[in-house]
Amino acid sequence: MIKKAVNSLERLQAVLDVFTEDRLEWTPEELMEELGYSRPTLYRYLKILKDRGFLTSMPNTGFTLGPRVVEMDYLLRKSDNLILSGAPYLRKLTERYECTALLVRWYGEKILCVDSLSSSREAISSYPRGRPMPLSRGAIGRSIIAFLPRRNLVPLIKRTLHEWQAAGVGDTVDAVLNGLKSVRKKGYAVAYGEVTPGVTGFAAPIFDAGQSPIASFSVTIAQDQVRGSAVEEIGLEVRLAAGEISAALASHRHKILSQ
Amino acid sequence: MIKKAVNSLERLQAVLDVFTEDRLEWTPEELMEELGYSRPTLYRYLKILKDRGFLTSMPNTGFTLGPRVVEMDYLLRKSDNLILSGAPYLRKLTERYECTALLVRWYGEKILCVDSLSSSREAISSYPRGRPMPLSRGAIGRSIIAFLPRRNLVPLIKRTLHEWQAAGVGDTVDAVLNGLKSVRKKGYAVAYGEVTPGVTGFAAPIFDAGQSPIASFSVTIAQDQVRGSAVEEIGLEVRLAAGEISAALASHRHKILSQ
DNA sequence: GTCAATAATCTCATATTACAAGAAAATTTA
DNA sequence: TAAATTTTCTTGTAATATGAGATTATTGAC
Repeated sequence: MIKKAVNSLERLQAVLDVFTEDRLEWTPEELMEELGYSRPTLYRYLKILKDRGFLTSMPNTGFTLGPRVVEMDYLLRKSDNLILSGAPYLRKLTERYECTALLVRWYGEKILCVDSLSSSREAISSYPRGRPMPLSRGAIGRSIIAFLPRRNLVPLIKRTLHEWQAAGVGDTVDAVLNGLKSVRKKGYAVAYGEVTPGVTGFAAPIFDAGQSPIASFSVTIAQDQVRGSAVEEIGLEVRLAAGEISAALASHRHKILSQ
Repeated sequence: MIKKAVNSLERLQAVLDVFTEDRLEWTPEELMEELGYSRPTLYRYLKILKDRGFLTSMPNTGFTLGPRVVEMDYLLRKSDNLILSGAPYLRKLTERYECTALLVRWYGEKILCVDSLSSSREAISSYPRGRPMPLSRGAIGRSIIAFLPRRNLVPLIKRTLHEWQAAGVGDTVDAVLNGLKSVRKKGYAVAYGEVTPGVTGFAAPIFDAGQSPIASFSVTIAQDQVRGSAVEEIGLEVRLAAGEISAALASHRHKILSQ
């Protein structure tokens, strides 16, 4: 999963990679141990990352992520075309339903909420903005996976088959692939209480240039708000929104191109 | 202001530095021009940053900041001791007054809001989370500057004197220093409509180990809510909160130490 | 305030590897 | 499918990142 750093540039970046949800604070000693760098080398790296604000440290405290991250996040919010193009649809869907609408990016082999909006009171998601979500549970993961090109999809499922088995999607690669067929056909995915009990999730893929999805547009609604034909209605709305976001991304590219 | 990169590690980081509020999207061609790197070198850097999710690009679009930033911001929110220690005081002050309370970090030569909470309706700040604020205007900048050690303070003011003059704080270094004396004496800074007309700002410094402040705790209130003796009352409350946050940071250090 | 202990940085010779030019491969558009 | 563009791969060479140990700052205790 984590690629080994092969050159000094990647070794520098690798320092940031060890800051995870499980381990948010590291002492230099621990980092030397974990990363296998010599003392001067590690301190050289830490100095660079600290000077640039990626890391902070206080006396006798380990290092933690620094304010540069906050600044970059602000800039990202202003520049990410997915967030910019998706915002009107977050508003639209939350106005129409008592729900939470999300923009979720596919990155590396993770999916990750980059923006959301909510019109329901019970809106505390266990996967807020920035927290990687499980790929194998819920509509969002499936809405993306289902549209991956086969040559990427099959190895991915093979590699993570245990997850799909645990989630009850299927026991073999073929079974999982089969389960994804209907998603592909309908153009959106639905999940009943897979991530949070009592919550139904809808999701549809967002594309950039063409073949492979880069993100998903999703809506989560309390199960008892979704009766009968509402399921299909909401599913189609989510699919429509995802399609229009894809189109908006394409038109942005075109704008750039014609400058 | 922007330090020139002297080695390959810093040159790699320098790529991220060109993504600013003025310029959120860059093509490889533009980056070559701006940074002066050769084509293969630039692409090598871009590949690393893109693979790690720091940058994204879509066909025919320039590069923009990538989802890794969002993920790191999530981790930072969970790990930054300033944010964690300050949160209860954001709640406390916003409950007591109809105001916006902020935690602002001093980093590099910038100040930057890392968390805020608001109990007033008109809460749209022109400096939201992550956007660097001007040092020379408003209570926050002064609350930090006033407590810097002289040997750091004097060169800083000399270098940025034009800003202080423009803000009407003082025309000479000595005049600016004099203006900061009362802040130092009172332990907090007040500003009447300096950043936003009709809004009064209060701010007090937060310290880590001792000498130099690392952040500021601030409250902004509509001017007409602050009558007579309320000014001093709020100022003292802000100072108290900042002091308690400093103490909380120290106790966290102690906790680490005794492990 | 001074001193001991710890933490962070510096020096320097050496091996590593980052670099640029051009070529090749992979994408994307027509 | 072909042409154009964008991105990555070679390669020899020069530049520089590295680690061991020594040195200097910082911090905590008295």
